[in-house]
Amino acid sequence: MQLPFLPSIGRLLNATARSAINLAETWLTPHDLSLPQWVILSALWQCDGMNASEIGEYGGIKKAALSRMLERMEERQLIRRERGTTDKREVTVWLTCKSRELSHLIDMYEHVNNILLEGFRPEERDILISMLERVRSNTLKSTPNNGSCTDSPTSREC
Amino acid sequence: MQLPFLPSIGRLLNATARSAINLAETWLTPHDLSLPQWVILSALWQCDGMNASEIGEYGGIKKAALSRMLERMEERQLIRRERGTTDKREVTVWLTCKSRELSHLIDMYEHVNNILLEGFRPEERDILISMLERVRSNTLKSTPNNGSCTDSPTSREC
DNA sequence: TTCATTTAGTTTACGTGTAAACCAATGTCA
DNA sequence: TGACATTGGTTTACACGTAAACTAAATGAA
Repeated sequence: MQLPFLPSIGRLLNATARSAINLAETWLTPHDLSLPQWVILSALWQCDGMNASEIGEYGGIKKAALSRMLERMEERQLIRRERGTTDKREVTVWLTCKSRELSHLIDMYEHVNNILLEGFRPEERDILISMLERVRSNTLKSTPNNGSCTDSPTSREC
Repeated sequence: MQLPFLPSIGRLLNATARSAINLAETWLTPHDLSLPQWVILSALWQCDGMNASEIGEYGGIKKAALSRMLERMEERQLIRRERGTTDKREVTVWLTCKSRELSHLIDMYEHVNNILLEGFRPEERDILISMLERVRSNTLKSTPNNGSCTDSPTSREC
């Protein structure tokens, strides 16, 4: 006899999310990219030269983690960092030849979406999305400060 | 102008899962427990003396990660490890006084579930669960080997 | 019985998440 | 102008997640 799982929707949510991550990474590992790295690049592919804060806000990445990832990505020639000109505290981040050549990978999420939602009718898809949003907003009511990116953005032209 | 998010259900799934984790940890951090540690203890609270493989299977934790976590939990007197008697490769894991006193925390997931699903009617709850299961099974079709714990268990009385 | 194979856990190497301390540049206000 | 707070990033310390190499014990087949 095996221990039955506690009937937790949190567990299901996590297992599903992790599977989705794994799926995305099957697309990326052939190109030596992790999913978090893809997130950063997907920002730059849309708007090269963002600064670290903007990237972090876009990707829901905290500054400590982001700083480290940018360092590693710079070592691998995936990005280039540069001090901001007007505000010398800022760091602007630029694509390299290498990462520009990977820009077709920006479509990855569409393929993944299609697989995740295989067999869902359009209405079902919308229901799932709205339910996930309801769940998420339920959690935010209870834990005030994990709203990665729900605030209004710092302005920037792109 | 802020970069619009790519309309990815994977991203939504992850954000929601992470919020749920944060919510669970607000319950646990006052007791100096992380969620993965709670998962391990929740297994032992139901069945003390499981061995590492069984715990890993129950919690969807890979052996490398589990081994390290058990080590840390042993240092903190949350569990005790013992070599198996019949099979000396196995490690059986036991609660301590300290962790036995925390056993009321096994209800944590119910409180979290209730918050996550606040405002959901019972039918809606079932729909959400079945949709998440469909998404998860979609991913498993594409990435064969991330089925943490879908296999039939190794037998054990409990 | 012996030797190759499998199995249970450990260890190592690496990437990422968190929080907290820190630094340097910028803003603020008397 | 000159102290002080704020802000953008970095660093450190820690907890997990993965994969791969490794050890010791058990298994199984010649």
